[in-house]
Amino acid sequence: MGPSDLRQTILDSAVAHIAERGPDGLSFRRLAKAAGVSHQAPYHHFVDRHGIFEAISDEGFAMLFDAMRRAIATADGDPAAALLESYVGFALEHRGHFRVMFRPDLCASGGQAFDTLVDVVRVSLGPDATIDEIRARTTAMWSMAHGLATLLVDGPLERKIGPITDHRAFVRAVAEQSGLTAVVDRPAV
Amino acid sequence: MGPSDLRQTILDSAVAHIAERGPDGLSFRRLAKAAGVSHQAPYHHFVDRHGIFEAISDEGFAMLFDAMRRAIATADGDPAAALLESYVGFALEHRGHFRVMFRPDLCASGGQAFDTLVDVVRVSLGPDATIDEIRARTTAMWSMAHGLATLLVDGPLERKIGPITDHRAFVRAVAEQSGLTAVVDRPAV
DNA sequence: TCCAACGACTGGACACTGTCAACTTCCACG
DNA sequence: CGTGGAAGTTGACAGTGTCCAGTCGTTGGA
Repeated sequence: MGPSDLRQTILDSAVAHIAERGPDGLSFRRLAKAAGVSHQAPYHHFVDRHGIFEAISDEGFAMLFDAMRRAIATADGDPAAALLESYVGFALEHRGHFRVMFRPDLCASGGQAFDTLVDVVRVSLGPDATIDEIRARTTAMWSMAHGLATLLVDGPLERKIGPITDHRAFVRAVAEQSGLTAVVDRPAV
Repeated sequence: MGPSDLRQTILDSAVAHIAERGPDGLSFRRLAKAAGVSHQAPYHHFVDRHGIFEAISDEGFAMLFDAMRRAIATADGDPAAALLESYVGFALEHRGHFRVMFRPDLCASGGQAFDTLVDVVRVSLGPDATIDEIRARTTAMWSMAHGLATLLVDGPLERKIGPITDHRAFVRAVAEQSGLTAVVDRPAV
């Protein structure tokens, strides 16, 4: 067993619960009981009930950054599209983490992931872009990715437009409807 | 006093709490105490602790639909841009409602608001658009609006790109960077 | 070798929460 | 009248987060 086996056990158990039933019914005591330890044991690994959310968030942002980096590295065509796909893909594969990462009470950073996005935007807009343009386009891309991910993970989108069979193809179709991907191939007006 | 004064009092109080501190610390008993009634009184107006979220959600979707309808009616230029602005504006003005409306355990409809969006998309794409195109563009617009609203309401965006002074102008700048607004003015390729 | 410190964990206690149940009040309507 | 139901009351219960005082086993000096 590792040096802090219980910590990871409880963390995984919490993520699984959140992925299935959301963060609301999550009970510290029940996690402890499921792990076969006393109700106070988790407090030696997380300061708070709040603390477990921070831990999940940190783990999540590390995984997201990894997914984004891999997507760019293996992207054959447009890096912006690859970034969008990886963001939505991560959210769908790791709902438990994604649901926690952007909680307003957490103010987690995810700095590396954000910097990656800014870099891609900066390259795609070229050297003449103003700071405001970069800011606006970065926000547009993040918003699109985050909104699509949220609406898919939380369910309202499929409740409206019906079930989606091929998620990757769907994300690509949605991206195509916006002007956010493959900017470099387009003639400047 | 109205016929169900306590109901609205508790509802407003709950919305205010959620807008400030999020839905997590919301306590039925504390709401009752704040309203000056016994801890069981709210149960005569909401079946559950859950029920209050449904009530807030319904109220919120009615307000959102109203805001969208008004925005389209008074839009001088592009209805898609007006829709986006009204969506984000609603989220910022009514964080308490917005934070609740899309909870995965709620499956609230918001059917009228969605239909309004689809109508605007259908008109903007013209009569030759396929169903998949309409589906994709509707999703793109909803995602952009929802993502931007969520990132603004929950805070991570301003933590990254710095404080935003003029929200309306910012939303317009972001919309411009996406290809989602003012489609009708563009020449077909 | 001993012993002190320490991290992981246990169990008890407390205030607080959601919710079930039985009771009172009061007003509308036959 | 009276009777039924809606609104509100108090009491009780299990479950929860968290503070506090312990109990182990290990480990690092002396």
